[in-house]
Amino acid sequence: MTDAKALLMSGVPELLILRLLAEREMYGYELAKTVRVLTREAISLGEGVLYPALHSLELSGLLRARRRQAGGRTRVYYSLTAKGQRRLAYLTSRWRRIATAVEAALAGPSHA
Amino acid sequence: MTDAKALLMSGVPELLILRLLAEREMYGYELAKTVRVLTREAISLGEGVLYPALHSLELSGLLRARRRQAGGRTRVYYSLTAKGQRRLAYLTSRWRRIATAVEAALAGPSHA
DNA sequence: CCTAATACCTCGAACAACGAGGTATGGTAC
DNA sequence: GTACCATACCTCGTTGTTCGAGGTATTAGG
Repeated sequence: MTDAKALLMSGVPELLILRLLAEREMYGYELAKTVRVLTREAISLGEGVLYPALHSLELSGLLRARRRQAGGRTRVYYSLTAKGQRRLAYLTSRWRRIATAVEAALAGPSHA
Repeated sequence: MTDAKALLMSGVPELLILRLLAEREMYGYELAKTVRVLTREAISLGEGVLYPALHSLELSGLLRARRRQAGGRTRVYYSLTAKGQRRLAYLTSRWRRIATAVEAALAGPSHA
């Protein structure tokens, strides 16, 4: 209700992270940039959202982390576990159900 | 992360309430039922969400409330203010942007 | 008369999202 | 060589929403 910032998402960060990592192994910073590019700036995963999410997802056994040297830098690469894949499938179907429902309501309540 | 309940919405209740009230004046209980029917049970506005939301929206000047007698019952009917209409337009476009972005990511990150 | 549906409400817990801040390294330009 | 920016990771506290559980009262039906 802050009038300026609408938080029309929830679970979306988790969904996006899982989806991208399902494709290939990535590290935090890379994820943030990829999301921005992929969504054309529509969605931005702030670091205050990203890193806590990654840690929490790892703790829940949805992600696997591994440190790797690349370009003289130490990066933390994440990949999906089997449990993470199931979670992704679940969140995806849930998203579609809700998105469809919202679209139906927006289209016109008269069509009930 | 509760594994059982995914909260893939945020702002969605507000959006739905505004959208339905843009069509016609309604009272709380009616709104709850309409949403359930309209979304085929996909979205359910619990009363613990609905009533606080209505009060907050009224307080923000997005809704107008008026008590009416109907069927021997006292009901509180809500309707959109001009400010509420602007807010609805804003939330709608915001929703579409995000939904599109998520769909793009789900479709396949490889298409970046 | 008792129950179910209607109709409204509040409270507190839980949790996600976020901005702001903090550390450290590597590359580039001056 | 040193200033600066991008990279790369992190945590903290605040804010706001969502949600279930609980509470009250009225009306209609069996």
